[in-house]
Amino acid sequence: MEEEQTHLNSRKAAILRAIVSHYVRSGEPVGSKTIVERFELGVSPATVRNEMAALEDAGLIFQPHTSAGRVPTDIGYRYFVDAWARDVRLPPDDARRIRRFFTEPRWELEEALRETAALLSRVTDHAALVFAPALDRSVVRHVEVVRLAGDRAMMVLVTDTGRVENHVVTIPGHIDDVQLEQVSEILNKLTADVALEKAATTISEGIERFPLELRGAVSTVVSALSDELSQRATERVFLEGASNIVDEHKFADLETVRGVIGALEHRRLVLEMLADALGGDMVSVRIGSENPMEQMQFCSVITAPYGSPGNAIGSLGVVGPTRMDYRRSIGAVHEVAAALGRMLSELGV
Amino acid sequence: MEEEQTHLNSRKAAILRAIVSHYVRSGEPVGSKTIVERFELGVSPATVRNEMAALEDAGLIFQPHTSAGRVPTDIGYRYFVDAWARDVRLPPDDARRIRRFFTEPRWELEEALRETAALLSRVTDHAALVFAPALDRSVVRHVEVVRLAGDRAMMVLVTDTGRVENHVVTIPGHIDDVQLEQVSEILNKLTADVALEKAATTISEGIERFPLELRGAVSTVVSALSDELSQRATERVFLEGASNIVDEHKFADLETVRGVIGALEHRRLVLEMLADALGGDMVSVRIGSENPMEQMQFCSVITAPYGSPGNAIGSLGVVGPTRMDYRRSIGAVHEVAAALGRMLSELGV
DNA sequence: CTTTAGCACTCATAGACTCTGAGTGCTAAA
DNA sequence: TTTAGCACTCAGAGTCTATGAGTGCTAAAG
Repeated sequence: MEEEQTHLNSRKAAILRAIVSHYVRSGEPVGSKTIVERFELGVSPATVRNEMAALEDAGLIFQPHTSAGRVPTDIGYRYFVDAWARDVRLPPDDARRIRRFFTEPRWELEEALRETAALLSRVTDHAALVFAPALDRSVVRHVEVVRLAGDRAMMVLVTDTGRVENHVVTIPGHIDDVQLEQVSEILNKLTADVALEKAATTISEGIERFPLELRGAVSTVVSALSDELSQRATERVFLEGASNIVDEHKFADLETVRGVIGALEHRRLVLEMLADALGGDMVSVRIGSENPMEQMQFCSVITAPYGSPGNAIGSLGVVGPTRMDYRRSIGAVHEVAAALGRMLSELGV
Repeated sequence: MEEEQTHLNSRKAAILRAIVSHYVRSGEPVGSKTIVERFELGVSPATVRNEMAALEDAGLIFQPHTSAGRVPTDIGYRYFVDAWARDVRLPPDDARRIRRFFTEPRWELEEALRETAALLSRVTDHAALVFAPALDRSVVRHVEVVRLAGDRAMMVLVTDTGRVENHVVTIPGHIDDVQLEQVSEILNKLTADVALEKAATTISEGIERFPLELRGAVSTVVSALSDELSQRATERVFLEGASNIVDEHKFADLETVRGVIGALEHRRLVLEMLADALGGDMVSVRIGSENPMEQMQFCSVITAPYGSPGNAIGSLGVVGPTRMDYRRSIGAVHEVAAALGRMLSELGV
């Protein structure tokens, strides 16, 4: 993951930094003259040009056409991020905004996460994603199987962290309500304070506690439960601010925009983007072609895990054009992840 | 609602129809020559021109510039829809696609609705919306109050239609688990087979059945329940295919696209679009400026209620550019609404 | 060896201009 | 009432030119 990056002498580095900074703001290729005028390097444009030629050879910048200035390549952005966008502090305004958001009390987890995504989107002006906590370590508080109609029944499970899972199961009609209540009762005794991820196996192992004629129904419930826990991941992604993708002209053509918006509609793809953030414990940045996905070649994805350090329970991030303010975006993602982690730990999640 | 529309003689009507049909397909202003060539009217271009001048005076079409053909105005589209896009049949392919979709069995309501939105979006190539059934007539099957941690508890309610409502409530810590179970038990007896919308009042009226020291907690649950039912409406909207809005060049400028995508992100606005469809029992079409919302001035919104006739339980629809294939979109919305209604009634919703 | 002034060169962009043709409205005849 | 004929309009495409931002290279200066 951590490759040794190209080494640049300090002047080349300063020039690269100037190019990235200025291009991100202006959106136009940066020429040698502009750099000398706007950034204090103490050298002439000619010197800058020589250095720029070297930077171009190194693949960090390129010229859209012969008589234009330089634009950073994905590799150039990568250098910028590695060298200057680690451990940055947010502008005080943004920091305050985030802090204020998290001082308001929030009880409903889903709502809180959705609003967190909205906040992140507003602060960064990018599309924002929040992947709900895995809650693997949460513990079963209650299980219930309720007859709906015909042979359909509803399995409901509540955890100590306030997560409610429900799934429709098919239970033969000859099992009556009294028996179902019996099932619920035994299920509750079996799984009381059992970790969510172990619930299914705990029930399977305790199957002999159920009357013979009910065991079929119980195993249906067990498989419904495992399904639920594995499949529902995609429903636990919150996306806000997708319209930011259409903003201005940060993306070259409409087809790209369409591709990105389309990709964001696919919960699985979005999940993939957020999934690997769970591994590390730092902010992760994927720039343009570093993204495995076809449609994301012109996007940068910034993600971070949240939860207690070294033990991520979820992740969040933003998606924007490669031409973005990395320092600000990284700072915001970092800050919101930390604040969300704190909030959840106070909530006991 | 049903205003008397401008009367047009049959030739004017035929010409308007030709203009709308051709413009929707080609995206380019339609001239008199094109009409004569492509549509069999039996008259010369000059005659068509005279008629077109009249149509323009009537406000049904307009010229983008002097030497261009004509383009329908919102009023022109309105005439077209009223005159020729009522009770249309879908192309057999689309109809088959929709039918096939609804033959697959689906147990999970939310998932089914989300997929219905996706289907509608694919068939029409527009953004599609589905507003989940109100389920007002569904009946309480089970209520449970489960202690989470500290003074927080979870209220869970299951209806016969498989809807699960849950809400975190604050219950003083001095009420122990046994007492909570007692509460659940009495709640269940009170609300068994009571209509969802009457559940809260039923509980309030039966408050004297609860031990004195628990009544505070019960009223907390009651207010949580009412909140839940009224507020959660916005979370019951499913949107799919928003990326279709970015398609091709059907919208004039990017700012418009951004506005529309942004509007679709606001659940409340989307809800408003779908809400008034609940009233009628027909497909409703709002063309361009007929939409009350600022951002929707260049969109058409086609909606329809679903459920048993005269008793809508939800609604669905599509959002696209005013330049859309109304017959096809209206047909698809109509067909999907009908099919979804059938499916839900089979499901007992 | 590094820096920089000078200069020729490139090429995207904008503006001016023309040409073309699609489409019109009007008039007068059928 | 219809339509042939015709003059007129004007957006868009094409061509051409001028402009200037920006370059790389060379050779002198530090």
